[in-house]
Amino acid sequence: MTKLAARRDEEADEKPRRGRPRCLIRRHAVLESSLVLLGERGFRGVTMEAIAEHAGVGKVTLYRHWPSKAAIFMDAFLAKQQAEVPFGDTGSALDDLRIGMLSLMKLFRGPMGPQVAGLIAEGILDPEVGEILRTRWVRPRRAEAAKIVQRGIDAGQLPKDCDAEALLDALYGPIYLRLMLGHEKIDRAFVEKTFATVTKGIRP
Amino acid sequence: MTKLAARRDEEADEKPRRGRPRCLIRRHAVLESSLVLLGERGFRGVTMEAIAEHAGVGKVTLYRHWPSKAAIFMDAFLAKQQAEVPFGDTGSALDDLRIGMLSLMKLFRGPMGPQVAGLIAEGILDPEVGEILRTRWVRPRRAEAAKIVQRGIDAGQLPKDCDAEALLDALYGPIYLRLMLGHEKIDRAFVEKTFATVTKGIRP
Amino acid sequence: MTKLAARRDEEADEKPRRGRPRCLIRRHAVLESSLVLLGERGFRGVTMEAIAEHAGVGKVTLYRHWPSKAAIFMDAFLAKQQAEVPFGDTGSALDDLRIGMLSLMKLFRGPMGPQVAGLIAEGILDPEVGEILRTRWVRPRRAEAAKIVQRGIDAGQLPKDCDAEALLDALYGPIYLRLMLGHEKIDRAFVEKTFATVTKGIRP
Amino acid sequence: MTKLAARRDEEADEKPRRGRPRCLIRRHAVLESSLVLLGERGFRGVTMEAIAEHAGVGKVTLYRHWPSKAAIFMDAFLAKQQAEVPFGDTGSALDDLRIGMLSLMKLFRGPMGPQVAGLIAEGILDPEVGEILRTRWVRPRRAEAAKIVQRGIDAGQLPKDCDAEALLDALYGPIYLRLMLGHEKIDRAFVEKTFATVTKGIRP
DNA sequence: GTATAAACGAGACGGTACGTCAGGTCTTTCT
DNA sequence: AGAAAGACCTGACGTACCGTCTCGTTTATAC
Repeated sequence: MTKLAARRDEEADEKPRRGRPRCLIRRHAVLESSLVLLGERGFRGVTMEAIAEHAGVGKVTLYRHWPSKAAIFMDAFLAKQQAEVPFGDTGSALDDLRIGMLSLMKLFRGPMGPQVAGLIAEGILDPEVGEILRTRWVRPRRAEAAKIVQRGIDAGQLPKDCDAEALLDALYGPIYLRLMLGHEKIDRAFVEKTFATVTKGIRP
Repeated sequence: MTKLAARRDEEADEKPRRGRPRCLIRRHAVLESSLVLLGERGFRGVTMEAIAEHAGVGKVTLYRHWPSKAAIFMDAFLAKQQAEVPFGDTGSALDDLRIGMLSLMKLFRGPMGPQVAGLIAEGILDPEVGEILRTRWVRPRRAEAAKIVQRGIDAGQLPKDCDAEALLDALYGPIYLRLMLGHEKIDRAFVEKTFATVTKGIRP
Repeated sequence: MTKLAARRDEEADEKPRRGRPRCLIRRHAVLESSLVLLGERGFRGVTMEAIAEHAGVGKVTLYRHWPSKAAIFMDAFLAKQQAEVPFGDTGSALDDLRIGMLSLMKLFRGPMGPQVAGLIAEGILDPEVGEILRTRWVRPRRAEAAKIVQRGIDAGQLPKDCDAEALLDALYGPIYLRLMLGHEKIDRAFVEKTFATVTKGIRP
Repeated sequence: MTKLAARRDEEADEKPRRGRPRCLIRRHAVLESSLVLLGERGFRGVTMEAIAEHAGVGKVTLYRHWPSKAAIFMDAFLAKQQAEVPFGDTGSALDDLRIGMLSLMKLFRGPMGPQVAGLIAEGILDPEVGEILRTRWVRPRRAEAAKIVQRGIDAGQLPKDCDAEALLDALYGPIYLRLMLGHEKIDRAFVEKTFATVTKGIRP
C-alpha cells in the first residue's frame, strides 16, 4: 500500500511544492499511451520503456509519478472508468441492483473487460496492487451498492436480516467468474437468470 | 495450447524411445521445488533459474519437460490436487453440491488457495495458460458437477429446465470472487448462506 | 576550447551587467565544495549534482558559471594554487630552476598531487580540458621558466644554443612521469639527481 | 587489482572448467571492436553498449570477461602491443637505450599514441586500472630496460653507481610528458637531444 | 560387449527490460 | 533579474531472466 499510495499522498498535498511542478500534460500522455499499448499488446506485452517512448517521456518521469507498471494501469483505468458502471436509482432496490449488473456486463463485454481482468490478475500476483485495487475500485462500488441494499431493506423490498456482502457476491460473483475463467460467455440471459435466482432465493 | 499441450503428447508417447529415458526423479524434484519456492516467493518471484538451481537440475531439463513456468506450476498443482476437492455422492444432488462447495472452501483457505488464485491470474494474463487451465482444471470439475446436476434433475430434486452452467456459476462464483478480490473472508457461514440462497432460488 | 573559454570571456566582461550581479560568495562555495568532495571521493566520484547540493546551490548556477565539471576543478585548483610553486630568483638561473623543481616536488607529494594528476588525466581524455590546462597552467609556468633560462643564457650560465623547451622537459618530465605512473616515489634524492644529470649534460 | 586480475586468474586456470567454455572468438571480436571504436570516438566516447553492439555480443558477455571498460582496452592494447616497442641489442647499452627511445617515439606518434595516453589517464583516475597498467605495461618494460642498464654497467659503458630507475625516468619522462600534456610535439630532434643530454650528464 | 543416442548439469551466449544515475535544459516560485 | 528547487529528456549503466546453445558426462537401449 505504501508504494501505491505514494502518488495519492502527493495529490492530497495541496500546498504548491517548491521547484518546477509536475507536468499534468505528461501525466495524461502516459495514461493515454498505457491504454493504447494495453489494447495493442495486452498486459504482459506492455513495458515501461514502451510506455515512455510512446508517450514521448523519459523513463525517470514514469518512476517519479508511479511506483510500478500496474499503478499506471490502475490510474489509467480509474480515470477512464470513474462514474461509469452506474447503479440505477429507480426507487426499487431490486431494479437498481439489476441495472448495476447489466452495466457491469456491458463493461466486461467491451474493450475494458480484459483490462479489468488484467488488473485483478495483477492484484492477485502483487499484494500491493491488490490492496490499491480494493481501495479504489472494489470498496467504493461496494459502498454504493450497500446503500442500495439498505434502501431496499428500509423500503421492505428486502428482508431485514439481509447480508449485503453475501448478496452482492451472489449477484456479481458469477459474472466476475466468467470474466476470469472465460469458460462461458457473459450474455444477457445469464445475467438475468442469475439475478432472478438470487433475488428469488433471498425472499423471505 | 500448442505449447502447453506438448508435454501431454510426449506423455502419450508410450513407445520407449532410444537413448536415455527422461528421469522421473528429476521431474518430481522440479515439481517439489516449484511448490516450495512458490510458497516462499510467490508466483512472480519464482524464476526458471531458481527452480533449476533449487531442484539441482539444468535449465535445459526444465524446458525439455515443460514449455513454460506456468506449465510447471500447473503440473505441480494438479499432481498435488488430483482427487482432492471431491464432490459428495450421497444420493442427494443438493448435498453433493454442498459438499463440493465446502471442499473448495477448504482448499481456498489452505496453502493452495493463493496458488489457485495465482494460476487463474496467470491464465488471465497469458491466454495459453488460460486454455490449459480450463482444459485441465475447470472443465473436468465442471463435467463432474454437471453429472450431479443431471442426477438431480433425473431424481426430481432439481427443476427440469435447470441450466447447469448458470447454477454452478451461481454456487461457485461468489467463492472464487472472494478468493480473487480478497475483499471478504471465505468462511463457512458465507458458503452455507450462498448455498441456501441459490438452491432456494432455483426451486420451482 | 569554445566551452572552456566561455568563462573567461565573461570574466573579461568588466562592465557591470544589468540585473542582479552574480554572487561571488556562491562562486567560492562551489570551488570550496568541489575540493572537499574531490578529497572525499576522487575525480570520478564527484558529480555536478553533488557539488550543487554540497554548496547549497542550484545546478543551473553551476552551468552558468562553468561549462563543465573539469572547468570547476580547474578554477578551484588554480585559485588555491596561484603564486605557489614559485621559481626562485637568486641571480643564478640554475638555482632558480632547481628551486622550481623542488617546489613542484612538494606540490606533488602533498594533497594536490593527485589533483594535478587528475586534471592532467582529464586533459588527456577531453581535448577541451587539455587545451585549458595548457593555456592556464602549463604555458604560464613555461613562460616564467623560459625567462629564467633566457636570463641564464644572457648571464653565460647556460650555453647560447640552449633549447629552453627541451631543457624544461628534461628537468620536469621525470617528475611528472612518476606522478602519473606511480611506479616510483618522488623524493628529494631523485629530484636532485635528475637536476644534476641534466645540468651536467647541457653544459658545453 | 582484484577485479582486474580476475581475468588473468582464469587464464591461469588450466583445468577446463565445467559448463560451456568461454568463446575465444567473441573475445577477439570484442577486443577488435574496442580498438575500432576507440579510434573513431576516443576513450570517453566509447560505451560498453557500443562495444557490445559493434562486436555483435551481449553486454553480459562483456561483463563476464572483463570487469570494466578500461580492462577491455588494456587487453586490446596489450594484445596488439606485445613485443612491439623493442629495445635494441647492439652490444652497446647506450645504443640499445636510444633505440628504445626511438621506438617509443614511433609508437607515440602513431595511432596508438593517444591510446597509451588514454590508458595512463584511466590509470590515474582509477587506481585499479593504474595497478594493472603498472603490472602489465610499465614494469615489464622497465625490467627489460634495467637489464640493458646492467649490461652497460658490466661493460663499463655506464658508471658503476648508475641508478637505473632515475636514468630511465630521465630518458623517457620527457617523451611521456609531451605525450600527455601535448604542449610540444615529439620529433626526432627532441628525442636525440634528450638522449644526448642525459647520457652526457651521467658520464663520470 | 560395445556402440549410439538421448538426457543431464553446468554455464556461456544474444536479447530484452529493468530500475537507477548523472548530464544538461527548462520552468516554477521565492528573494 | 538572480537563484534554489526540482521536473524533465537523454543516454548509459550494470543486473536479472529469458530461452538457446555448447561442453563433457552419464545412462539406457540397440546392435
